Amino acid sequence: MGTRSILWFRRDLRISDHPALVAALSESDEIVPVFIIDSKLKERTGAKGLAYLAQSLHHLDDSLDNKLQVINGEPIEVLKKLQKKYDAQAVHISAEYEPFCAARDTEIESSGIKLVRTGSAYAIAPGRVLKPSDQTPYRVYTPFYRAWLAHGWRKPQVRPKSIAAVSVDSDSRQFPDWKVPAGVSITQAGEEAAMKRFKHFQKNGLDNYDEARNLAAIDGTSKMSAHLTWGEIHPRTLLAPLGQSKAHEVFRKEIAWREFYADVLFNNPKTETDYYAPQFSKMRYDKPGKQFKAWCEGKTGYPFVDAAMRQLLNEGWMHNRTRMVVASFLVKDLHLEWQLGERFFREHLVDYDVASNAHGWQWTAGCGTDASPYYRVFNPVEQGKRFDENGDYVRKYVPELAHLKGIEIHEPWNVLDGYLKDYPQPIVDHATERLESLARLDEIKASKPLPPIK
DNA sequence: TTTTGAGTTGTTCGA
DNA sequence: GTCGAACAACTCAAA
Repeated sequence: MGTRSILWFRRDLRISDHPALVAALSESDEIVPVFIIDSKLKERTGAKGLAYLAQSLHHLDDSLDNKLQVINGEPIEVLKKLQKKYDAQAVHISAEYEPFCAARDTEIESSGIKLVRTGSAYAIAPGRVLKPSDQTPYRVYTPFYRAWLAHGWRKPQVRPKSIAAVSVDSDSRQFPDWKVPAGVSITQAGEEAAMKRFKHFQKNGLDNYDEARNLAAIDGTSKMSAHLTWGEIHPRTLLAPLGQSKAHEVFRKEIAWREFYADVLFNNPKTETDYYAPQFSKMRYDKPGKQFKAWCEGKTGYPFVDAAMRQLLNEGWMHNRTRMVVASFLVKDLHLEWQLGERFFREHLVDYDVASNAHGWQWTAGCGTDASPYYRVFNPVEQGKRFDENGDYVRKYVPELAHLKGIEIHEPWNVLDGYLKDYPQPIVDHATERLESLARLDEIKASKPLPPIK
């Protein structure tokens, strides 16, 4: 019998450019590929995300000649049993850096299991890019980006020609039956779909990316997010073909945002739920009620906001531009805390990523890594007119307004037959709530002296 | 140490 | 309709 090592798949569900897989193969005659379904995974992933994962696992299994073991249980117990069963020593993994994942891995190690980390889900692992002056992490994106570029990353690794994996029994094939919820249509999962989509994007979208990425109604974004979330493709693979044009640079910067936020969360683990800028926890917020419910359901009466929320409910995905618009609406028009929206996104996104989600929300709320103007409040109507100028996006997701033509769809209150089909009136007045939001921000400004104690 | 320039994604108002 | 200014003050990064 030859030597064996375990390859524990987590969020690296691919074969190509997989350093931990290469390491496991080079160290042993056979590998034991396993995915573990633990209680935390189900807790932290919504129904659409789980359905996506279930599909991705089948695709990974296909690439492994149906030798992927899928086991329900807690990692420590499952890994110990596997080590014993196959007389395997090392457990190979791709390093993870999210607070919860890193803590779990540390706990596993302290139980006596040896984890061998090779590679990560990033071009440059979180924690590596530091300011040369004092070796502390960056807090501002642009300098981080410059240092990240200068640091550089290695080329994608070649795909192994063959993978020798141990044969499996039916006990080790506990594939979940998580189905896509009724009425929902999610994107195709798996490494092959990821590569196919990226090639399509390279051919049809990349060269216009800088402009097209903002237009909600067209297919102008890369749609790589869910594939990156589950590691079906590595960011190095996306970076490798990029040149120096404006459009390519903008795409490279989007990948760098993902890495920046992973770095920020790694260095500030509590910011998954806590305010990055602590003074914002002192701001006055409203309690979630009917208005929050309307936001969740896509019934705010603001067509661009509602279209976006329904896109999320229908597809488990939302266009990047509209993510900012709905986030701004929740925080600045409804005066709710960003964590409410963050949690809702987590429950519904198939591309949910702890760092990108939490810090994307914090950015919009104004409490994140951004020293930009406090007065940046998105106008849901103007954003719609600018980034969905024909109204196609709204028409697609809000059938109550589908009878309206062109740009007028963003202001049904200005159209004679705007409310033919039971579409709600705006639940708040944007101009009023914008001023209210600015007033509340004014109250927490550092320069403002505290009010006298009565 | 001090100084200087810069900071993803916007909106409104008035000329 | 278009354009530029105003919207604050602060922190960060780097020279």
